[in-house]
Amino acid sequence: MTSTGGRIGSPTLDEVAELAGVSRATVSRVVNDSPRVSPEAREAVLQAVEQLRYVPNRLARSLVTRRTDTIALVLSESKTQIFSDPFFASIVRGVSAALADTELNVVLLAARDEREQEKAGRYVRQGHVDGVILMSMHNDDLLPEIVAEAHVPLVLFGRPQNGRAVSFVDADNAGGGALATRHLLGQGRARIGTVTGRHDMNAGLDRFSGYRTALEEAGLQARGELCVEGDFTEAGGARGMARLLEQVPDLDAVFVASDPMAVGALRTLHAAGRRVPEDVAVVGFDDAPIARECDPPLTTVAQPLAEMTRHMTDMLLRQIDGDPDVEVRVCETHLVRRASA
Amino acid sequence: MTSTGGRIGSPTLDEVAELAGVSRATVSRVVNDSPRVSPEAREAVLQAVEQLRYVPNRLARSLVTRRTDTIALVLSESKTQIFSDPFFASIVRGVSAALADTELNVVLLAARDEREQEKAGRYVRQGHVDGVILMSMHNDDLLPEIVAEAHVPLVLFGRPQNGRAVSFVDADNAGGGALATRHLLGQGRARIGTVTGRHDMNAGLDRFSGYRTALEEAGLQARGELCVEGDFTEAGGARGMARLLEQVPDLDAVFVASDPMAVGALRTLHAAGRRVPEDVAVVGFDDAPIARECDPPLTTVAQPLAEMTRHMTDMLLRQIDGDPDVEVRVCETHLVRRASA
DNA sequence: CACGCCCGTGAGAGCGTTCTCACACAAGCG
DNA sequence: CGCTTGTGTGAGAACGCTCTCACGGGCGTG
Repeated sequence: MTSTGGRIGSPTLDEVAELAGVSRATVSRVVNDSPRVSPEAREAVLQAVEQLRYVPNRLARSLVTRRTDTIALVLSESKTQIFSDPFFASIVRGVSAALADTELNVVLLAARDEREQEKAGRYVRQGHVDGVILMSMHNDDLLPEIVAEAHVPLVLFGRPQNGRAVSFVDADNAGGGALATRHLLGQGRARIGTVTGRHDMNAGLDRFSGYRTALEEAGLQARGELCVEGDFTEAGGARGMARLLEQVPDLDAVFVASDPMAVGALRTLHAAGRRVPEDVAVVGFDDAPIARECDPPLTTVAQPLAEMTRHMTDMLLRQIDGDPDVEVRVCETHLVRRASA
Repeated sequence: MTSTGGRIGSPTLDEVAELAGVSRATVSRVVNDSPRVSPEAREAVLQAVEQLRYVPNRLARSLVTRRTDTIALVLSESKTQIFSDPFFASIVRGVSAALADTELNVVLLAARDEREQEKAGRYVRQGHVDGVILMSMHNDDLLPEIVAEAHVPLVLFGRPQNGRAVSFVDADNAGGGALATRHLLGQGRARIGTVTGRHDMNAGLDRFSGYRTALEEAGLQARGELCVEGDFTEAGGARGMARLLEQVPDLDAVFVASDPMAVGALRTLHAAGRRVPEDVAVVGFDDAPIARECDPPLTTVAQPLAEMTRHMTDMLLRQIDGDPDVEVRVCETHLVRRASA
C-alpha cells in the first residue's frame, strides 16, 4: 500500500504548507478565510491548494471543532411505504432548500425495521451529525428515545405520542380534519364517512378526531359504520372505500385522511358507478401533486409544508447553537377547493 | 460552555480505561473484539463501558483507520420527482437490506439542482464515505464526473451516457422494451404506440429502442405519430396517452415506459371511453406496487431490483476492498402478465 | 534448569485538523 | 529613543482513536 508509486490518499495541510513555503497554521487560516493573513501568503497558499487539488479532511476538522456541519433527516417508518409518498418528498426538498445557503449538509437515514433503527441510532450517537430531524409517524418507535438520550439536538416532525419534552413542528391535523368535514357539511351532505389514517399514528388519530368534532358541532354522530381505518396508501384507500360503501350504501360524502388514499377511494367509487361529487363528495388531505391531476381534481386540506420545514430547520439550528429551550410549533392548514367536493 | 456542570461531550477511551483500571489500548481491544484480552480485563472494561455509556467516537476512529464504514446512495435527479417514485423506494430498500448485516451504514444524499450536486460532491470528497452508489438517470449530470475524480469507489445504477470506464449495474431496458412490444404483437395488435421515458435518460431511450427493434422484427415501422415522449410521471403518462389517441385514433395497443405513466395512461383511456384491454392493450414497465392495484391490473416488465441492488453493493464492497477492476452487469427483465394486455 | 515462545498488556507515536500562545517585527505614541 | 500596540507568522498541544512495538511472566521443550 505504502510502496505504491501513485499518490494514495489526499494531500494534507502539511504538504500544502511545504509547497507554499509557509506553516501549516497559515494554510489553515487561508482555508478558513481568516483575515489575518498577508496577501502574498494567501496567494501562495491558494496556488498550492490548486496545484495539489487539496480538499480539507472533514473528519480531522470535526474531531477538533466538534462540529460535523451535517444534520440527519431520519425517516423512521416501517409499515407504510413512506418513501414513495410525495408528501415525504416535499419534506426532503424543504429541508434541503432551507439549508441550501448554509454550510450544512443533509443526509437521509432510512430506518425501516428495528434493526435499521438501531443502526441509525448508532450512527447518530457516534457523532456523525450535529443534529437530527426525525420523522417518526409511528407511536411505538424507539428512535425518538434513542436520539433524545444521546443528547443530540433533535426536532420532530409531528407531535410525539408520550408527552416528553422535545421540540417539534406539526400541522394542525385535527383542525384540518374539522375543516374538511365542515366543508362537506356546508354542502348539505348528511352521511359523511371517513377513511382514517393508521390509528397508531398521531396524524391519523388527529385528523379523525377533527372529523368527529365537526360532526358533533353539527349535532351529528360519528357512527362506527361511517369510519374505517386506512393505512395512508392508495391501495388501502381503495379497500377502505369499498368497505365504507358496503356498510353505508347511501353514503354521500367521505373525508379521506390522505391524498394517495383519496385517489384509491376515487377508483373504488368509479368502479362502483358513483359519480364524484354528485353522488359522493370526497375531500383528501395533504394537497399532493396527484390531487391536481386526478379525476375529478381533489378538494383537499393543505399543510404549509414549506413553512413547516423552515421552522424545523430554524429550531434545529438554534439548538445546535446551544439554545436549550424546547420549542413547539403547530401550523394552520387550509382547504384547497377543487372539483371533488 | 466549559463551565457547565453537566457532562458535556461523551466519555472517551481514556476515561473508560481509568475506570476499568487498564490502559487505553486494552479498552480499544475490547471495543474492537480483539481476541487477545484476558477475560477479567474484558469484563472490567465492559462494565466501565456500560457504566459510562461509552460510545466510540467514529470520527476519531475513521481518522486513523481511513474507513468511515459508511456509503452514500446519491440521488442525482432534478427534473422528475424521483423521490416519490416507488421504483426508487425499492432501490433504497434493497441497498439497506443488502448491507443490513454488515457494519456499513447507508446515507442518502439528494442532489436535485446543481448547487446540491456540488454540495453532495464536496461531501463525498471530504472523506465522509467509503464509497458511492450513484443514481443519476440524467445525461447532463455533473456528479458522476465529480465522484469519479475524487477517486472514491463508485458504482452507478444505470448505464452512463459517455462511455467512461466505471462500474455499473443496469437492467436490460432495450430487451424489456422489446419483450413488452413482442407481447403486444403476439396478441395480434397492429397499431402499437408508445409513451417513452425522457429522451435525456438512457432508461427511456433504451426502452424506446427495444420497442422499435421489436416492431422492425415484425416488419412494422415505428412511425412518428405512434411515439410520444413522456417524463416518467403519472401526469406525463396521462398527457402522452391523450396526445397519442389524438394522433392515432384507431390505436389498439400501447407500451408505456413506466408504471406510474401507465397508470396515467389508463386514466386517459377510461376518460376516453376505451376499454382496456379490449380496445387498447397496455403494457407498463417496472412492476411497481401500483401495477397490481390499478384497474385493470397492469401487465408490465419487471426488472430484478433485488438482484440488481445486491450486485451494486457487492461490486462496491469489492472496490472498497481494493479491487481495481471495472465491472458491468446487465440484468434480464421479464414480463409480468396481468389483465391490461 | 535454561532456553525460546506466546500471550496479555501498556507506552507512545501518529492520523489531519484547529487553536492557543509566543515571537518577531513595524508602526505609533509620549 | 524607549514604550506600547498591533499584525502576521509558526511551534506545538490538543481532539479521540488505532496500531506498532517492547516488555514481563507463564509455559513447554530440549
